[in-house]
Amino acid sequence: MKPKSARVNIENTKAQMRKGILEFCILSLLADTHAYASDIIEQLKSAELIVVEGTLYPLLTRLKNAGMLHYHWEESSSGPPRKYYTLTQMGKASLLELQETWGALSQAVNQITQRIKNQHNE
Amino acid sequence: MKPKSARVNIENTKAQMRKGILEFCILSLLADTHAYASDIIEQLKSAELIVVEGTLYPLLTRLKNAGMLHYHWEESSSGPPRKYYTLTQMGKASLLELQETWGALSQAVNQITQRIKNQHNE
DNA sequence: CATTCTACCTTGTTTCGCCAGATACTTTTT
DNA sequence: AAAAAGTATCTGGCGAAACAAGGTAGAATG
Repeated sequence: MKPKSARVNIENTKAQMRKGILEFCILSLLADTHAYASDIIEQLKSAELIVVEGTLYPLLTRLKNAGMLHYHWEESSSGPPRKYYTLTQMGKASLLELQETWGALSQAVNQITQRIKNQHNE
Repeated sequence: MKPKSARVNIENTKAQMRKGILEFCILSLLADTHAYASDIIEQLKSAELIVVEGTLYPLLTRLKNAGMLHYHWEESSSGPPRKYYTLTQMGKASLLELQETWGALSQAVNQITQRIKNQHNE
């Protein structure tokens, strides 16, 4: 007898909006550098895009299994060794496609949103 | 014994990217007009944002149950009656929040993407 | 040696978009 | 009038992603 409906709040929508976008962001971050998980979280956070570990680790593994990324271990001077990820050739190709996909999507959204203002001026 | 991994293709990513964004688009379309399902699909399609009925109807119902939309039946001169949706007061408030959310998200993605170019120039 | 910190990983839940149907009513055709 | 086609609505099941809330293992610190 739980309230199954009305599950539309802003926080949830924010989480939904980033689905599939994180993948694009991570490939972008790794485009010409290598980084490990905490690096990536830090960089995303500095762009106001908060991500938690439980999200990032499965995503990195997924991208690695898909052949987009590969990693190598690197010793740290202050702690356990780290998995540093870089793009594969396939990863670079996918990044190009995702850039087009994101461009088309954001253009579509902006077109729909701006239609409101146009209608206001009629 | 199926290949459970490597399930990262562009088509799937496109579907993921639009999660939560469709909600924003539909509220935007209804900001100052009323429309029924086929209207909405048509307008989204003209912005290159293809949506199928199986996606839209549950979404409209969800938004209605959340108090964002309400509808009224209207007779059609050529076919069955139609459910015309409009924004409620809560829907208008949510639209404002989603506009900020979308703005922040797209700005974050652009910042991350453009960081690549900046690093190239260092 | 015990504690804290760092870095990695996993399980279960929720939500969404999509596919593939079904239902119901209206209009048109035969 | 009966059958066919068209319009508009809705539903069940599936796959994928983000998150919460854990856990493991080793290094640094006291």
